[in-house]
Amino acid sequence: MSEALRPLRRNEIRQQNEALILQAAEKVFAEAGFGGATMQLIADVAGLPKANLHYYFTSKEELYRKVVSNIFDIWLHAAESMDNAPGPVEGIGAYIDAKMEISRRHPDGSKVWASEVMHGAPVIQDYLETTLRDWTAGRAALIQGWIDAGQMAPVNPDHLLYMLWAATQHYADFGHQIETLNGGPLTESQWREAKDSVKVMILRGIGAV
Amino acid sequence: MSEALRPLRRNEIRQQNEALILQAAEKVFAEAGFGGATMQLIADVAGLPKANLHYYFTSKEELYRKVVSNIFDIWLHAAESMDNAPGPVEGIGAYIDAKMEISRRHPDGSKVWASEVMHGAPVIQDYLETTLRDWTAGRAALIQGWIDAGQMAPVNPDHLLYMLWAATQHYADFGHQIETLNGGPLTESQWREAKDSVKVMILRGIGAV
DNA sequence: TCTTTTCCTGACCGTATGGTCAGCTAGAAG
DNA sequence: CTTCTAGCTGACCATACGGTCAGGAAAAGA
Repeated sequence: MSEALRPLRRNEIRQQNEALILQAAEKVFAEAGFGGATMQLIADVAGLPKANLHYYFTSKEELYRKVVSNIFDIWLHAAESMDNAPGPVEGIGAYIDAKMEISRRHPDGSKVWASEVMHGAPVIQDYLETTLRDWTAGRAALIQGWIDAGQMAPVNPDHLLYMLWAATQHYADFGHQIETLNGGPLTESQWREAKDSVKVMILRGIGAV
Repeated sequence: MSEALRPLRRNEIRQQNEALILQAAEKVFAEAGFGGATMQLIADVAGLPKANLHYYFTSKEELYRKVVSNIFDIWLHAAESMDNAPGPVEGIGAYIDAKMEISRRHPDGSKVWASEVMHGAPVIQDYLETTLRDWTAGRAALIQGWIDAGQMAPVNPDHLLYMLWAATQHYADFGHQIETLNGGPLTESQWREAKDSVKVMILRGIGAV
């Protein structure tokens, strides 16, 4: 506990408070959407006065932009699991694992992203048109290579990617619906079954097993 | 055009204006979320004064509730396509067709539903716990029957349903992302390819073909 | 025709929101 | 100790929001 009592250095204060605010913001934006979220509520969740938020982030929109940007980075990082795989079973299997894990560990981030895209991507349109577009084209080519090599059935790579995104993110974005139907949060073994189900269905669906 | 000029009867006025408002509300709620939508903007889209909205709908929440309820009805109706099918190929194939068609024709409704669920289903929690839960249990049993009859592989029926919802609704909820990656709205033939891709991958994924 | 009921709306109200700012506190620098 | 600067915040402001209401217009009924 000496750690908590030790007076913080300048750099630490800034770093810690920004992280605290971003964490609170992600939760509130996920629960209420951009329009429904209020700076006051974010401040309350973060345990800081509202004016302090505006000291670190000039506006609600800038704060929101940071939150969305963070999520996008997490996803791009997870996407690396698909590369350097000998075939679709390993590559797509690992990608499903990674994305399911993100849905489980960062459901709020997933919701914020979904909400942003659903509303026409007002603040991350440039990401879609550049980074995501390039990434998608690259993975589509990778998948096409597996198809050409006879390692999987000839499916449309784009629609396969959409299905991967849809099936995995659904467990975050529609987590509340799933929990309601399930009668409570998914247990450890239920998460394992969810992962396996998605993997089995998709890998068999693309003729890779 | 005589139709448009003919003075409207009382019943027609009410019916027409309520439909007009609901249509505008669905669009605005889909684009901005509940919190981001304003009664003024809905009124502008509907081409009516704001006060007129409050004449037909007592509050923003009641209007929103009606919009969500309408979508839910459409979905339940589409679900009938799954019944009375001799096997998974026909039943699930027809269900995918129906849900893809809804994603194409009613993308705004799908977005409103998604937004509602993502935010914890504050106004339709009772639907989830009653109607949807019963429906899901019934279809899971139907699927289990097909499995027991050897008409498809032994997959977890719940996770299959989640995948069906996720894969089909993705084309509405993330339509903007898909359009961006696609370089424009899906054409007639691209929609056909989307439908076929989803159907082929899922039907093969469950070992039904 | 006169009466009743529904439809309609400009003007208004209380509240909550995003954002500002003057002035305070407390590490860092010398 | 003194000075400087980053960190902090209660109080405040302009705006925009959901919702109300008195009263007018028009269709239905008698």
